[in-house]
Amino acid sequence: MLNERSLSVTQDCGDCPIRHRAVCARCESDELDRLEEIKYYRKFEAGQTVIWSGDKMDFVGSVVSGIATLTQTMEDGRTQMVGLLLPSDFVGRPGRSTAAYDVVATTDLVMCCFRKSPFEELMGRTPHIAQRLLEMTLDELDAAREWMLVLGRKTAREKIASLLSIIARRDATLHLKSGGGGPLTFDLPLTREAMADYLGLTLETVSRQISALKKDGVITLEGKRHVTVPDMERLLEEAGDDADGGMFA
Amino acid sequence: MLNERSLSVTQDCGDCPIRHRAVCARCESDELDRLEEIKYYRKFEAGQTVIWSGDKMDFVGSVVSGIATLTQTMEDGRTQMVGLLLPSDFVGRPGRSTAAYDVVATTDLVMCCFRKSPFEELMGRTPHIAQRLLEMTLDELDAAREWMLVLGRKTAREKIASLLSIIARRDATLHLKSGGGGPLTFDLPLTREAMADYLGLTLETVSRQISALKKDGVITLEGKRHVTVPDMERLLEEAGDDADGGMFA
DNA sequence: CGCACAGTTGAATGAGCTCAATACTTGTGG
DNA sequence: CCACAAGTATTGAGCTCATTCAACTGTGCG
Repeated sequence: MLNERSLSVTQDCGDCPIRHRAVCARCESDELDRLEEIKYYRKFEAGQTVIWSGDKMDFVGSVVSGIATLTQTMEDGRTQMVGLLLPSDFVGRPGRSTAAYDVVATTDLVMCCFRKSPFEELMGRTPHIAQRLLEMTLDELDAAREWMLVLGRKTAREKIASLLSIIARRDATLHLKSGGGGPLTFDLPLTREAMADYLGLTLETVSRQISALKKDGVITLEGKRHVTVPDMERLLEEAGDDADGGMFA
Repeated sequence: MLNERSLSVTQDCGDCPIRHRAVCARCESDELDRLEEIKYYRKFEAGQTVIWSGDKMDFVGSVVSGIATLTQTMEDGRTQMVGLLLPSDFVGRPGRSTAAYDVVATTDLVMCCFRKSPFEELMGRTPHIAQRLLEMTLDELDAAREWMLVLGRKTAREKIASLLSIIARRDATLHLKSGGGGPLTFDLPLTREAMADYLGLTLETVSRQISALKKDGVITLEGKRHVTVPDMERLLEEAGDDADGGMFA
């Protein structure tokens, strides 16, 4: 079923694009050597499922490139995204043997994986890994709580504006763009349906609100996915966040 | 402003009711001794604010008894609860100096506190503390993601049923009641307004849905706060969870 | 071409919100 | 003791925003 391909090249950790942000960020070179021994890459195509909720999960790993989603589904099919996994994000939980959520690649995806038991064993001997994992988990918890406010209290328009702000901000930090008042540009990595699942909306409402923000000049669209934000302050106001904000991360 | 009273008695960690579930759960007796040296108790009355979002936070700690809430507020006053803190839960984030959320005592509250820097220093030397904190943070992240499904995709009735299920389950584990099919009984530790803030609803909708569940025989009420659940399976169905569920924790 | 998929837009519906009235409890002060 | 205010909860009526259901467009692919 899985059309997964192994990477022929094994990348050197020293050249890894997520070296200083992933779970290995704090490792010294000798610790990195030990991780390097047990790592392996896995590649997934856009749309492929990395793992199903409830399945046995015998590995953990980091997203190296591409984007994946964490989703929960009710029996009647309602689904809610509970995490958006970007490069450097960690997948899997040490100490748990089955996956709690569906993990799906929304773009082509490369992961740096470790079999669970060697990783857990290594983590027990390497405080730098556990420290970094704690830090990352606390950050994720903060992000989850931020999203609880979005899901529970914001209007559809504010939800869309919030999502666009987050993608814009993240894109800016990833590509080191100027934070100045200039126009900001990025691609939406999600379909309308995925955005709806993220925001607790229907895809029709997502489409309508994006159209509305376009009509009101808050954003400009080229094609369906390429977004330009002429005034970031304005977008943040629409999101219901404090305009001079940015105290989140 | 704060009408806080210090506890005259300092409890021995050996007798502590949260000894094996709090952040200190994995500590050996010598590690516990070092924690005991730097701990101090703080007591808050129902309704008191423990700390305001944005304020300097120079301590961390565990809830020993009572209940507190973590809430986020938008400029226009809309508020969303993002955490419910029960005995053994941890408050504060090592490595961050200001509070990210409002923390409010909803019942009389006792906390076991540590000044932040001694605690961080001790944590650096005591892997058992960091390990336990990681475990607890991962659990909280799972709980937050469960709530994202509730907030994003469930109906008002399902939201209320979900909240009642969680309180019932927690109360059962806390008081070691029979898990059998018998009727279950507990007190609501939250006002209708607090429930609304938890569930992303208005307090009127909370009141209406509780009345509806009562009318339909899913629950019985004595007074406004004391709930009886004759059939837990039924309540779980109403919550939209798998009836034979319990695979969460 | 024909089909699948992503997206947009319209019209009607409804779940939950807003506004408002009422009731019950608790504590305070004359 | 009662009057009164404040806090909590319930219930009703009308409205609104997001959903549902549906039609339609555009694009890529076998």
